Amino acid sequence: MGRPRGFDEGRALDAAMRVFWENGYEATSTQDLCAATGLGRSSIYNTFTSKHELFVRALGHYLDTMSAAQAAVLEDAARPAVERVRALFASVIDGEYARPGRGRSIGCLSVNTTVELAGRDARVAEVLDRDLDRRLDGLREVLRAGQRAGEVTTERDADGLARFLNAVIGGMRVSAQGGAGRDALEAIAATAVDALLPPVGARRREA
Amino acid sequence: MGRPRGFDEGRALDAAMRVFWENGYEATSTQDLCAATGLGRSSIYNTFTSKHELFVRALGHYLDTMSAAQAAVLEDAARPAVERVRALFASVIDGEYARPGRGRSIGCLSVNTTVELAGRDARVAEVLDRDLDRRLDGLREVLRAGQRAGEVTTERDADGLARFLNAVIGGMRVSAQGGAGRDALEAIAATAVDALLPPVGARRREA
DNA sequence: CTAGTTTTGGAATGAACGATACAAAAGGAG
DNA sequence: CTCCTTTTGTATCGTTCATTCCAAAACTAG
Repeated sequence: MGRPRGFDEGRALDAAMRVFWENGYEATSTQDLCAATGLGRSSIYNTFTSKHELFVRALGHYLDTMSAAQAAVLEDAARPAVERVRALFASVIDGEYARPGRGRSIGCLSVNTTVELAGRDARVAEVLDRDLDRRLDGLREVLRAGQRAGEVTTERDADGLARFLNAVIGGMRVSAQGGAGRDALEAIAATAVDALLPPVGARRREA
Repeated sequence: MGRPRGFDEGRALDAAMRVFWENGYEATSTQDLCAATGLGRSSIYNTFTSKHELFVRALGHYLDTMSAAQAAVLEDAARPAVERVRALFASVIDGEYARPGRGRSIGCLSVNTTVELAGRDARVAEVLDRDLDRRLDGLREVLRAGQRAGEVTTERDADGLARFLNAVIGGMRVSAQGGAGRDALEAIAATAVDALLPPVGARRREA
């Protein structure tokens, strides 16, 4: 009983996520959050306790969404492993430039938060750590499959390759925020994929 | 004439740079700047005009220092090009873990600022853009030299490879802030170098 | 020594911050 | 209808923010 909510909590969370994504944690004021969600201060504090708590939830929402999307691309067992990695890069690039027209890319909330807060906010760092593990797991998995199939070099272990891919994706995100164009990102991705391929002499025929 | 300064401007700038580096622009207060530089508010405003102006100067100081160091490593004409790239990666990794023991790496002020401010501060974006050009120039140069010497693949152009290396370095910086260890960064760097090498036996790759 | 100019410390500025208090409003439960 | 609980709008809290003001201090040129 009691008066029912006049808004959808999920929608509000999504709107808050977007503002934090665009402006960062510190530069986002509670006023900004009110404007973006359409809620009053009371509703925000009544529902999400504090700016910090709301940020942690918005971050979790983002990470769940993005990591699920990454997993969906990587677990497409019908395609060869390297193709799945290429598809992941393509989806990263698309995501980076899908934004409405003008201005630079706003990058990735995960990268942005790692840079802005991971060093001085233990709670946030832990959330990011868990998500990183999840993403690295997915990458290792597909890389191991690729190694078994002979499409991916076995000269480096899957963990190192996974960390490499994760770093390249992060670097692409930063590059996009730094003004790099789509073609630049595509060159970066293509070069990264090169590093995964086995030496020419060691390649075997694909099934 | 008039009363002379009681402090060294360069030292103050360096101290300010360090605080901005550790905490970011927004999270650094003028109080923090006073504490770090040892100056009073009056001296800071009298010398640097505003927090924003001080930040731009501190950023410029950082970029000049770091880009000069990168150029010094890359322009060591006595070593083969790929060796110079390896040395660059080694210096990035060393820089990332040179900090006194405890805590995560604080990353790179250039990356941090690109993420935090490039999207909404045109002045800062322009400073970063100029520095990026300078760094990409240095990378292209060494990569072209490597291509001429046959140490670096000619299957991708030097510009794409330069952007790739720059992105990987940025990604390593973010990874370090995300808690990655030295071994992880070394694997990333080694894998990135793999992508530069020509196909085994200088054979051309087939589609 | 003095006049002139700059730096310096410390207090004060108004604006914006995150967060709270409180009463009116709203709707379900009986 | 009337409780009773929860949400909501508004006003406000104390703090902190970047910045400015001002008078005392410090040094130099004459």
